[in-house]
Amino acid sequence: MVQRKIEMKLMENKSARLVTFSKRKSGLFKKAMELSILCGVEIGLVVFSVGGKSYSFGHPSIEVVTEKFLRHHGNEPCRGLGEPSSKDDKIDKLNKELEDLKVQLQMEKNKSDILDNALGKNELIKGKSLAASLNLEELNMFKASLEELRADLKLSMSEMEAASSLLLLAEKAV
Amino acid sequence: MVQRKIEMKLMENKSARLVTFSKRKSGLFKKAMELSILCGVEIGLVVFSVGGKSYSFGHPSIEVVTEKFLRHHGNEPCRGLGEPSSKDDKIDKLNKELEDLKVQLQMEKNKSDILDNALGKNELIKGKSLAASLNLEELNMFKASLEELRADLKLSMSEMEAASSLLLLAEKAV
DNA sequence: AACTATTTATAAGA
DNA sequence: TTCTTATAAATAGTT
Repeated sequence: MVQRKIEMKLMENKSARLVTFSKRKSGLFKKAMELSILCGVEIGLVVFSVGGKSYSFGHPSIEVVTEKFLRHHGNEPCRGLGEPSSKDDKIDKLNKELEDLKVQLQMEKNKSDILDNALGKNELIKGKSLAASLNLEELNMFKASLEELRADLKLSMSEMEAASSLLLLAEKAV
Repeated sequence: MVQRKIEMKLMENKSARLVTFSKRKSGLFKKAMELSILCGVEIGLVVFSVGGKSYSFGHPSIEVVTEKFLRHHGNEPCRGLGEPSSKDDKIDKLNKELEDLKVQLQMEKNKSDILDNALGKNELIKGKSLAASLNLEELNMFKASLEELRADLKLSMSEMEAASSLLLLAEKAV
């Protein structure tokens, strides 16, 4: 519970250090993304774990930022003539990113549409007469079914709670 | 006074955006430094201002991290001296498209977040009496919409697994 | 993987 | 800009 602010030095406990690494790495990448979005600036971020694994974020892409930085830094590495050009590779990577983004975008749209749809139905419910009431047992049953749904789909809790909130919002409309 | 949490999109007010850039850039570099110290890991961070000025941080140095990253990631292409490249245009085009998609995706995510927010307010309602609620018919209607949601989400799940995505959400950056 | 008591970051105003 | 401050976000230690 953040009982005390920690000393700014290498954490001695290795397991705690690993957890902190994971948490703070997430936070750092999130902040980097937010800055790039809010201010529309180019950012490149690379983190190496102790195990040597690399994690990177770039806006608009890590390649673009790296290249720009190297140019800025006056150290652009060049390939020899005999080496295969990586420009095609780069285009391939961008295309792959595009495809991934398109899939994700479609997914997000589905999520929004589905939730919008549920909310729309909920509005109908709100308009109806709510004379009859649901007893506590039935509510718990409903909750259980939501839990089941969640486990089945491995959905995030927030999504499930968003769904269950629709029910409870309906209560408010009474 | 952080009266409201801000929307995650390009800030429209340019002066406010500049202030935010300065503040958040400081925060980002601080977090990067803390992570490198606390966990003893290598980190490289570069931020370009809209004016083209670059700010960088590296542990143990930006050069070391950059070199290591390039070794891991594969070398950057040589932007040939005078090399005529229609491919550059192609890359620019793809980057632009990427940018548009990212904005769209963020918008969709915002929509989801807004719906999720209903849940937070809902917690207050939970504590109150559950006496009045939906009747059974209305509950079944709602349940039906949830079934529909489940079916649609199952499709989304398979799409998600098909996609080997990086780069989108900061917390999932690899 | 959650929780939560605290610390930390920060948006808006002065 | 720089400071203030109310509020949001991150997170260290715990379960």
